[in-house]
This record gives sequence, structure tokens and C-alpha cells, in this order.
Amino acid sequence: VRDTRQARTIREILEQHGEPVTAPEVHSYAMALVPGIGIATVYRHLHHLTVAGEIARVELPGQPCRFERAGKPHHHHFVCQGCQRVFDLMGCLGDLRSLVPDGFEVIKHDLTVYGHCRRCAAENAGTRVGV
Amino acid sequence: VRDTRQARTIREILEQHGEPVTAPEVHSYAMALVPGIGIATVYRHLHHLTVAGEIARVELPGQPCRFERAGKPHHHHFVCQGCQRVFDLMGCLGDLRSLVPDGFEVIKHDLTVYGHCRRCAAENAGTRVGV
DNA sequence: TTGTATGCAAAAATTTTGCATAGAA
DNA sequence: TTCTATGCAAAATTTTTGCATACAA
Repeated sequence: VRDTRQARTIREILEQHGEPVTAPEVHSYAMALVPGIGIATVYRHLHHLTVAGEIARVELPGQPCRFERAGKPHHHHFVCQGCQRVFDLMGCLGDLRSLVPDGFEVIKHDLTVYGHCRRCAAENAGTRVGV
Repeated sequence: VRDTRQARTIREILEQHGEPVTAPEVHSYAMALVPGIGIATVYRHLHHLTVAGEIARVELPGQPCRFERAGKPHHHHFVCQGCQRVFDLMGCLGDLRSLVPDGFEVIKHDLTVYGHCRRCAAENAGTRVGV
């Protein structure tokens, strides 16, 4: 993998983003920095960076795959149902082994919490639609 | 929504399945009962049944949408990394509000646990590849 | 009849691949 | 020159939609 302008741009976008971003989002950010960059190049570099362990895939239920910097401590994600933004949730839950049947082996887990972020909770106060 | 043979077949497949199934899976089961049934009909009925509240969408991270009978008590899912089967996990976790920042409002959550089911855990004992 | 449901094929939406060419070593 | 990277377009995947026809009331 050569250190081209496209490769550098995509790596930097991922490094600078706190929350996970989708490939089309990365593409539109990259377009501003490298006009004409193709979406295929974005997908290819996201793949390279994932294999290299520099970024991690973040799969949220029912959503297209996102990517975030690797190396963060174990964490989960919060999806705001107002603004659709995704936030990191540090911390985790207790013993998951108590949830699985006897003989089942737990390797890992994903938790996604849905709700309203601080801003949307404030804006929606009083006008909440049944969710 | 008329009670046709296709509608009845698809509803029954969903009623009888313990674990969530994908639309293509429903289609192949339905093909055995109603030869020539189209995948579009399957998607249309899955949509109708979802709107009617008879079945529920199950979104697992990184996987195509699945469907299961509605009305089950709150539960989560276990994905076996050996056989890829999906199991229901009854029970739940403690207080999720402790995980979210101040001012955030929790509405719901999804938990997916990955590992090996009893059979795959037994088969894999000793031959485990690093996962 | 009158209207809904169906199957097929085409269309969307997201991601991957093939290929000729541009660019880097 | 030699090889990788790129952009474009086409393909693959999953789901939705349009439409003419079949079927039900």
C-alpha cells in the first residue's frame, strides 16, 4: 500500500473522527480534500486500513457499516434517534455468561443503545412523539 | 391484506420458527410449499406482517435483516460463530442509564452476543482457531 | 366487474471487482 | 520501465417498486 495523497487523506479523516463514519461519509469528506476521488478508492483504503489494524469496522444493527480508529478501549455505541448521530459509550456491562445457556461459549458482544442525545433530549422535551 | 395461500404460508413459516430468519430463508422454505412463489411476495408479506405487529424485525450487526414472531418477552440474540445459527437469549442486563452521558435519554437497546453454541463448542474443543 | 395479490423484471442502495490508464519508484 | 493505485463503469447483494396478469369477492 503506497502512501499516496488519497491514502493519506482517508487515513487522516479516520484518525480525526471521534465517532464512527460510513464509507459514503468518508468519501464526501475526502472529495473536499482530493477532488475527484472515487468511492471505490475509499472502500479500498478502508479495507486496507482495517486489515492493517489501523481502523475497525463498526456494525450497527440495520445500518450500513461504519469505521472508526482502532485502539480505543472496549466500548459500545449510542444512536440518537433525533439526529441519527452515533456516540461512543465507554464502560460495559456485567457478566454476560449468565445470559447464555449452559455449554455456550461467549467470545464477544455488541451493545447498541438508542435514545436521544443531550441536545435532542432538550429540544424534544414536551414534543416527544411516541417512540 | 387478503388471506391467500402465499400469505398463509409465510405467516405459518414465521409462527413456527423459533429463531429469526432472513427473507431469502423464508423464500426457500416457502418455495417448497408454494412452488414458484416470488421473493418480492415474501418481502411484501414480511412487511405487512411487521406493520400488523405479528412479526418483528431483528437487526443483527453486519447481517441482513431477519424476522421473528412478535410477542416474545424482551430478549437478545446469540450468534454462533461456528454454525452461524442465531439463538434467543432470554434475560437482560442491568441499568443501561449508567453507561450514557448525563442528559442522554435511553429508549431501547440491542445486545448481540457472539461465541459458540453448545454443539460447536464441543466440536471445536482443542481445535479452536484464534477468534 | 372491481379490486387486491402475484410473479417477473427493472430499479435502488450499498459494496466489490475488472480494466485501462495515471502515477510513483 | 515496472508495478501499484486510481477512476470509471460494471457486477454482486439485498431490498423495493412498476406493471401486466391472475385471482378473489
